[in-house]
Amino acid sequence: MTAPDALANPPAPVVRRQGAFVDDYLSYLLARASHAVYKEFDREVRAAGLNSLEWRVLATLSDGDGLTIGELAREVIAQQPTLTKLVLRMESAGLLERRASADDGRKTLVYESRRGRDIVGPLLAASKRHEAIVLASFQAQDVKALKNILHGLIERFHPRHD
Amino acid sequence: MTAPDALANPPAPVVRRQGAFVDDYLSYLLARASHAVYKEFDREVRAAGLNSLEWRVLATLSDGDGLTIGELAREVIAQQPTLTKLVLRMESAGLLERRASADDGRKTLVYESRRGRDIVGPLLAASKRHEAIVLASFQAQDVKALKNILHGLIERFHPRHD
DNA sequence: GCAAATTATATGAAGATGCATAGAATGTCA
DNA sequence: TGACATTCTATGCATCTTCATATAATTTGC
Repeated sequence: MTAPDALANPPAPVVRRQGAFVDDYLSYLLARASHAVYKEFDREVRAAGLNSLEWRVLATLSDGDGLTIGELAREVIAQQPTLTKLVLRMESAGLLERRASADDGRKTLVYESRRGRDIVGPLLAASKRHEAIVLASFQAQDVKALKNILHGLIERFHPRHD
Repeated sequence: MTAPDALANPPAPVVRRQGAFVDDYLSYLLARASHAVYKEFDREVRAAGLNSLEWRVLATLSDGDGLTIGELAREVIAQQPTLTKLVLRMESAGLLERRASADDGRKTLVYESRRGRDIVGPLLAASKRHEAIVLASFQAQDVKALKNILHGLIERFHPRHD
């Protein structure tokens, strides 16, 4: 197996990144796509004085508040102690309200505040515009298919009661 | 506008979570799906003594090493100072090697180490099995379509030279 | 109705991350 | 070549996150 010319001089072209594991691995692709889609919009979030987790918290509350700390943690994909502390900070900043649950003394329920709503409102509108732009170059049916599969994945592997 | 019965006793049914923003917002869906898919596998990563970022680093290097800190940071979706520090810690732990670039004195190139390969090898195999299981309940063509769109999103909005 | 088990949140200490910027090497252009 | 701009990594400090566990409330089973 004496090497033909092709093998004779390997100037270390560093070929890498070809059909690589990382390029086909699903959870990685999803993470990269999520980041790709979010990255631009993040500038608006920062401009509004929020970080990405705070944005997710306020956006989630805007869909209906009164969630417990634990529910909110699952919704925004964060750990419970992280959320406990974030919610305390956000309460101090007037971005939301914490109230003890009447039914269950262990629970802390989280509600929108006036200030939180005022901040998240424009961002929600902007995020819809941004998503529309991002998706504009794809076929509507593809987008629908994409979202369907994503819902399927989430439903199967990460139902709300994680 | 005297309230009819329906408005008379509102026992706060807390309807929430319906056709909500968060359930249809793309970058959110992608993040949740990514987490859903990864969550189970994370147990194996932890059992191997790694956290998720370390796993991404080693998996990325396994596709071809000699990346700069900056390239690696983009690949694993982390910031440069985070990667600088993580790589230093991982080097101390013998999980990878750092070498100065001969061409460009500013660059630090990152390489696999024996120990890193030994640890990531079984994880790569396990991750492929895990992905196969996750995707088993979907049509092959849907999976292909999914990955195509994801690639499209990444390519358009987050090319390698971010 | 009480003890034990379970669930939900909070907290302390340790470690990791992010931001701004410093430091060092390279590139550019007159 | 020399000054200036740019690129790449490292670092200090403040902040945030994580892990393990404490605390408190509720539920379960007898």
